[in-house]
Amino acid sequence: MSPTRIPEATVARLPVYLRALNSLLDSDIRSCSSEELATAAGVNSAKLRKDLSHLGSYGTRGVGYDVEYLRYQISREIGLTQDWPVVIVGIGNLGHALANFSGFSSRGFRTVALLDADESRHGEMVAGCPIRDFGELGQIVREHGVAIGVIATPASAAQAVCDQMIAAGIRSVLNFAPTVLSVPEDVDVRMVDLSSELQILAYHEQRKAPHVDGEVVA
Amino acid sequence: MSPTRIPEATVARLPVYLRALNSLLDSDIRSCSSEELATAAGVNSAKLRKDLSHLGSYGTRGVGYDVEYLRYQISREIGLTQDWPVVIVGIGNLGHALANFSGFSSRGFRTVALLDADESRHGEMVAGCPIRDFGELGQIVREHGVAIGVIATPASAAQAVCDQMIAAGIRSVLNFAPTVLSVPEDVDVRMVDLSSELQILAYHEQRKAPHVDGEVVA
DNA sequence: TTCTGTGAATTGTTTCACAGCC
DNA sequence: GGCTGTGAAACAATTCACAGAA
Repeated sequence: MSPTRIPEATVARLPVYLRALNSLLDSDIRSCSSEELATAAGVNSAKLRKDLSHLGSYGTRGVGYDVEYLRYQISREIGLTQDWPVVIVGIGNLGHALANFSGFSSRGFRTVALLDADESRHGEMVAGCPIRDFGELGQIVREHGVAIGVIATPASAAQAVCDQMIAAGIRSVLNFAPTVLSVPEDVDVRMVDLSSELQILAYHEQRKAPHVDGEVVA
Repeated sequence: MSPTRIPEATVARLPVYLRALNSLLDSDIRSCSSEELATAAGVNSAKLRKDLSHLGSYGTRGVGYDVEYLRYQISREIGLTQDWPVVIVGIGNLGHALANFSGFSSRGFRTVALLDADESRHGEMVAGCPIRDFGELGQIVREHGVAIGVIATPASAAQAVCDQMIAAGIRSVLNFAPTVLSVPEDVDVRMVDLSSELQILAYHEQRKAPHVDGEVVA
């Protein structure tokens, strides 16, 4: 049923299901079981069914799910059936990669501006969008109704950029800078920490095979 | 105490604590309470103390933690006191950004090779490392004892790259391509999904403020 | 007294197993 | 018969609240 609040763990997996459904559609598969979709999404089928049950009852017992229909329902639930204008601040290699990344300019998202403090790069075109001055942030946010800001600056600039975003009215921030941002309660920050992920892998790798130079793991 | 297995949620936060400790050291702060460190890391102090209690008893009651000492203990626990040679495959904008990213070439990690299938880019220097042919993967892995591979290719190439990595002996993979990888049980894959993060933000943003064009949220 | 370390209580998530519908 | 949707059970993570060390 829709009225209930969807668990956070489920919300985090909805984008994965959406991608799996898209790839099934690419293969002209119009219908699938929870088992098939779960495999495509890399989870087990019980979890998938429980997750979907939080959105509503969109499958058919004994049959499975209609791929197109389920995709629409999940899209709607996430909010991708509406338009989300996004600004990216910090157009180094990472900002460049993000601007070109398909997930950032499709399916509900639209990059409306690329901002950088470095004057020498202003006017340069990246992914069909000119780099503009960071000072234009407020005006751009008002003009396009931007609700989501992406920070791809060095860590040293991130808090100041974030403060400006909030002053401009942005309340959802995706932070790629390796630093904790402090924000008011009503602002939502998600942090993508590239080096944390490497470190987590290293931790597990270390447990798997006791390494030559390290202590012996019990 | 160390012998017990550390909870996954705790492992995922250790890198955050490590960064917080580094930034305290940068400010010449040599000692801190759980409250201060928790604030710097963006968590609450009860969680921080519980997390640290899984590693051992490295604080002093009534006083707090020695920043340098705790940093060393966490580093050791994660495995950053040993050397982790890394290969990055796919040197587009994202691979470029990763190669230049400080977290990828410091604190235990060392990028030993950048590989790309595009011949025209071979020999090009990125972050002080030449781009080499993907076919050299096996040899490089053997030569340097690479245990961690990073995939920054388009989704269409990711599974093939992953298969080659596994054939070469890599058992920990960090995947930036937006696709699920299928791997044997003993291989550890972590997926960093840039567009999922945006979608999760959109979901919450949608709940915050019922938008003009969408359905009314109850 | 101050602040850590930790059992106990709470809250959240995953898995199980099967009732109910196609 | 086959497969979804879901209570109930098992497991994991977080928060509480305080005993105990410095």
